[in-house]
Amino acid sequence: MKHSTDTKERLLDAAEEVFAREGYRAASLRAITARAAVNLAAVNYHYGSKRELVEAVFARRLQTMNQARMRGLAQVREQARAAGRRPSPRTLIAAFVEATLGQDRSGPGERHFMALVVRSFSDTDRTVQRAFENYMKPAFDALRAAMTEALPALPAADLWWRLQFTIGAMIRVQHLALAADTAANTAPRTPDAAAIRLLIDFVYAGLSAPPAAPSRHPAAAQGELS
Amino acid sequence: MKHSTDTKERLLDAAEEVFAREGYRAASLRAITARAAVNLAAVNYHYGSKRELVEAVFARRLQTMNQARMRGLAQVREQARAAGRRPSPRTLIAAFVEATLGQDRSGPGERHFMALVVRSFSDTDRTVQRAFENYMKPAFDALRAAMTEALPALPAADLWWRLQFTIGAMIRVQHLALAADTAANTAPRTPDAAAIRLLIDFVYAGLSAPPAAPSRHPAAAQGELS
DNA sequence: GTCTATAGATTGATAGAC
DNA sequence: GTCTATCAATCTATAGAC
Repeated sequence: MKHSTDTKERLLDAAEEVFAREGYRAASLRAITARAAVNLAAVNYHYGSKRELVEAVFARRLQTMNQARMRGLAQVREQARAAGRRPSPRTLIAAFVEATLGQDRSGPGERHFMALVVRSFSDTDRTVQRAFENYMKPAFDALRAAMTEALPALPAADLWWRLQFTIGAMIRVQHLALAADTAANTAPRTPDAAAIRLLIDFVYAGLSAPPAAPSRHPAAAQGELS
Repeated sequence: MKHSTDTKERLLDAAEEVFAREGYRAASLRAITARAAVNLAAVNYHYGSKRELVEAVFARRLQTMNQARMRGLAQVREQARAAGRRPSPRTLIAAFVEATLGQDRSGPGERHFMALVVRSFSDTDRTVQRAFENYMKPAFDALRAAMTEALPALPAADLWWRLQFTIGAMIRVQHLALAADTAANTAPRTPDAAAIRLLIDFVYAGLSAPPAAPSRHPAAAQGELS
């Protein structure tokens, strides 16, 4: 081996960036290898195929990012237990959102990973869809378990939907941050702290709203909330 | 002209379906023309290029869909004015969400248009991004104007963000509905009325939450909401 | 491990007969 | 307006020299 580790790692960094910018399908191995300054054939030698390359890009960040989210939730639960009370839904959702969107990302390709996640959200390709699911599901399940404990009065189905709305709002924030960076032609940044703060307020209000009344007419539900 | 109208229209229907299922980039003109049962060269003859074809697909639905959303908002404002009160934020947001997600779509390609919109949300291609923007912006601005009137105490910047969170949650709902249809191998359907109802409750709670307090520590804001 | 060279397939677009 | 046939460009993947 000459610089195999270098080449292999540089390929991951370049792939993360190019996949994020161009999308999986549109990104060509030629663009990636050119960005990494390695030979085209290196992709096949080190990873076997384009598909396995993008899987490796996700796999590299997956564990770290999910652990950060789990740790955020665990800390809140621990502090609550130490104080002898139930974890508050607001601190739980704040920890989850901050761990997902607010993390400082300083590594070479690390800044591009969230861009890749957003792009993968509605990607057509099955490999990419599975990768997105692998990224989102463990943390979503952990959040759901924690919120079930924090909001015992809310039916499980309602909670599930509300957490899906939360995911959607989070993706939108990350997407807007990326679109702004693209328009300004700058490297991807973390969303503004102010936007994250507003997001937490918004989804907390939505999550902790009273369960829907079984009323027939939409207007009838108005009184209970306003 | 022999059946030029038929061919031109059938191409739009097929393109709407194939673009929605495969994504703009991955969809090939051969797949589209095969689905439409027309000759490959017909795309170039009737539309000029793949890019102009997808633009025509969006253009066909754009006006109708935006008018439906505008009309929903206008009706609410009119009813409120007739009753001599301010339009309630809940009925406004309900009208907007219903007009966007709850519309019955029975036309041949019409059912696939919302799938195309969701896919286009994070599409890499510039043409597709512009088309998505054209679809979303007029209705978003109308909603923002109406909500500004309905929530006069909320700072404009806060309202803007909260409406963006709302868009994100709406896209998530449509995306989940589509993913379920794809998994079940059925044609795209409108999201469940129950999910739409929960979505409206969620975003209404988030939109009408009190403006953020200028507190430094996140936990300090808890008291005002719980 | 890295390189050149190329196979093999697919694509968007178009020329030209009918 | 519709068709066949094909061009020219692009892509992933790989064989084989070094």
